[in-house]
Amino acid sequence: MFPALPPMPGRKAPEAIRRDEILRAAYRVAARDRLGGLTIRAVATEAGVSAGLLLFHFESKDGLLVDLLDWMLAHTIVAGELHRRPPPGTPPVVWLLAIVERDLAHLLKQRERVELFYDFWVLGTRHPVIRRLIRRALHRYRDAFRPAAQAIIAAEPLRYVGLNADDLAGVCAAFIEGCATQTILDPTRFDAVRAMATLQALVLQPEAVVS
Amino acid sequence: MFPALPPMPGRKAPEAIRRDEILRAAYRVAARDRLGGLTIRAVATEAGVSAGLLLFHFESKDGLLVDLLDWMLAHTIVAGELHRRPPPGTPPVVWLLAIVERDLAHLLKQRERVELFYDFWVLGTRHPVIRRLIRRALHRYRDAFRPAAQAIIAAEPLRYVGLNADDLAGVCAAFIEGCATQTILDPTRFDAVRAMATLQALVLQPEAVVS
DNA sequence: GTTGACATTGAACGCGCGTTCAACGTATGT
DNA sequence: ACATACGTTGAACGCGCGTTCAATGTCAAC
Repeated sequence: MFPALPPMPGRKAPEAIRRDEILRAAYRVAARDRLGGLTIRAVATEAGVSAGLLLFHFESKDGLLVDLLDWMLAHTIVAGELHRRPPPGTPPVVWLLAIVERDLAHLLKQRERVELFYDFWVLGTRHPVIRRLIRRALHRYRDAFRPAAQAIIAAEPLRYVGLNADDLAGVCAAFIEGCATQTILDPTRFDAVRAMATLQALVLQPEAVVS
Repeated sequence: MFPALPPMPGRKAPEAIRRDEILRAAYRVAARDRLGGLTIRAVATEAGVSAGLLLFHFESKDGLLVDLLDWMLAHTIVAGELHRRPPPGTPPVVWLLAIVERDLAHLLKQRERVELFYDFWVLGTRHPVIRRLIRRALHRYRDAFRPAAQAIIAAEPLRYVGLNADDLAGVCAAFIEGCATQTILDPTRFDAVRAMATLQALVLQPEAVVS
């Protein structure tokens, strides 16, 4: 990429670069053919290397899977980080609903990645290392709702007595994940926008309904 | 089982009986080892027959999978059918929440089956026939919420203008499915009972909070 | 008793998978 | 120029899978 690199002490194609190339190829294969089509040979072909080399850089297919999920969680499934600041003047419930709405819309735009994520989710059901990674990702996802949830509970402590921000954030995450499972399998019948509107109508006080 | 059967015109072990035996064995294997461990040989061993016989009764592994899912949906994932009648005197929202609560509790008691269902869900992502079956099951599941959802909208039409009972039922289903995905992967951290209480606090008017 | 249709077996085939390994570059340090 | 260490290949191994099939068993009909 750069015309004349200084003669690094590293070898021909240093480990880090090759690993990243292979991981990118693995993601391309997985996004296209899902985890069921992710074979060592397929990834090697996609990356333009031999299968042997792949197992020289990743000790096993298991290692490749774990590293791929790690890479995905770091590179593609970016949690919404921008909407953590409360818009001034809006009631906390409206703020939380806005976050849910934006996250849901964002999720539905990357169907490919979400499907792949569910592949890993199922894999994590029996694979402890994968499970740990998925859990951490879900926790991080849930945490994005915590500030708004905290504000809601602080505003009406009597209403939410015995409950905390984690519970409320978990409910938001559950709603979004449930929408994802429904819309992925049945995009024609499940309308996430209408579901979001329904949730707003359910939760918001009638006089607080906004445009 | 019965001492002296009348000499039926059927053969030694008639097709329907063998098929059912094999399907039960397949379910036992799948419940234990999930879809990843469901091989023709494993099912045949579990059923006490040969692999060849299994493919004599089911034309292929694909056929076995489809028939197994069909069997599961008919035998094990029983949708709650009892709570369709509105308890007299309770507001519709409370009624709907009660249904959600019962369904969620019921779901969490059969973790094994739900995990297996998600295996099929992922499979359905690429397998049209499986997808059709899963869709139908989810639709039936959603329909269980329709009567109560209908009552809610009928009670406050202005609040839900532009929305219908299907939308509201879909939201309920999404919540439950999201709870399932969270609790299966992380049963120690996600507490479905607290999530349910949170949902009630969110939706119910403060004066309507019941025990 | 003989026939014929169905149920059942067990061995085999072919394939794709993850993995191993000896051999061969290729660039670096001396 | 030589030695060394690393990157890379391609062929091969072994395994488990779905699937096939000729052979055998079993029962009802005639």
